[in-house]
Amino acid sequence: MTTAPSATATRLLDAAEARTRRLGFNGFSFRDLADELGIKSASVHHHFPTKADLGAAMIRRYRERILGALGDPTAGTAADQLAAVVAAHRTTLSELDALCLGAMLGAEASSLQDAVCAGTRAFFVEIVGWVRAVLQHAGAPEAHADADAKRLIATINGAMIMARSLGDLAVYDQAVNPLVQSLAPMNSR
Amino acid sequence: MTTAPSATATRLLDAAEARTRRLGFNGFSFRDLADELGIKSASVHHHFPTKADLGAAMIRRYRERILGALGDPTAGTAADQLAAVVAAHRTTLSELDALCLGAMLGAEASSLQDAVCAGTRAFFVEIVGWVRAVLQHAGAPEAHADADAKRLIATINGAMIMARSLGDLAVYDQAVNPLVQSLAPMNSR
DNA sequence: GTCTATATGTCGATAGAC
DNA sequence: GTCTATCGACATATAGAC
Repeated sequence: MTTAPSATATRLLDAAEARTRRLGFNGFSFRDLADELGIKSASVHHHFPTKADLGAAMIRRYRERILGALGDPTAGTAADQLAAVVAAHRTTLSELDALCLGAMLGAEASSLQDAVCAGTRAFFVEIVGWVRAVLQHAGAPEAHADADAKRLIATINGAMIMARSLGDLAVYDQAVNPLVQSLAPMNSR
Repeated sequence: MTTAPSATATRLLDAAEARTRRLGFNGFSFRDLADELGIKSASVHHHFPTKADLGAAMIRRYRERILGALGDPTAGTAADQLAAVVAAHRTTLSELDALCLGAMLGAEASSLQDAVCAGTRAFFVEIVGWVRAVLQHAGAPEAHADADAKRLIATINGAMIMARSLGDLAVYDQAVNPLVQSLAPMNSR
């Protein structure tokens, strides 16, 4: 178990995550975070020496939080589990005007530091693995479950970008809902 | 018809588009473009007074080029037309390590200038409209064709981000191919 | 159309006092 | 843990010579 972050470090991660998911990792500065918290940028460097350190800590915390919230992939029905994932992404889009942190960092990957990219990669491996486990538990053969899991995560993230750009939340529903229906029919385990 | 751009302006747009699609619009500077062309950043400002002007011209040219390349949505079979779109995106991913310009600008939208966002929005409207026209020409009812078109574009773009992040081109194929198969069976017009 | 030179601001990052 | 002060680098952008 790692050291518990200080209250300020937590607030900095909150601010950095919100900004990254709206504006991109290249869309804010240490000064922006400092201003939001009412401190100075030198104090931000005390908690996270470099921006790469901040980015790595941010995606690490995101991974733990999201995977923890998803919980046991073999609990409940596949339909309920997938619906929960779809609803969670929809809420961040409608209420926070934000993308998934993994999608934003993935888009910017080529301009980011290695530690941040590695965390992003791990996030996608984990969330795809979770969806695959849900589908396999519902009886899908492994190869199908794997491709379907990748397609669901890809579609959700592409739909979030497109819906936000078009300013039309219905785009998200139109793109995602029929896919979920086909993956998790009502009679699935 | 607008004025033909100079050779230097064209080269600047080429360089800007390649960098945006790999690094994001916030991932390069006028100096980067100038260095690539062997000129000075002041000369870049002669062709594009502000970075917003460059971004707007870049997405405008992209829209015209992509929609022109797609051509008549009622020509050929739906299966061939959709396969061409999927293959084109796959090639930019494998050979250029690049995303679709619309997807990158869409992800960064909240940190971009209005003119760039407007062009991005128009791009998505146009490319979704083209896919919808392909599907409708193949006999799909309008409502289905519209949702399917949005889902295809969303899935392609999400799959590109995920495949690039994971460094695995197969992820793109796994996410996209079954969808295309279901949208354009071999017997479609 | 390109250049030199410069203005003005912001960036990430550090040193050292409190 | 936060501050003041500062660094050097880089950002967008402009003025004016050639």
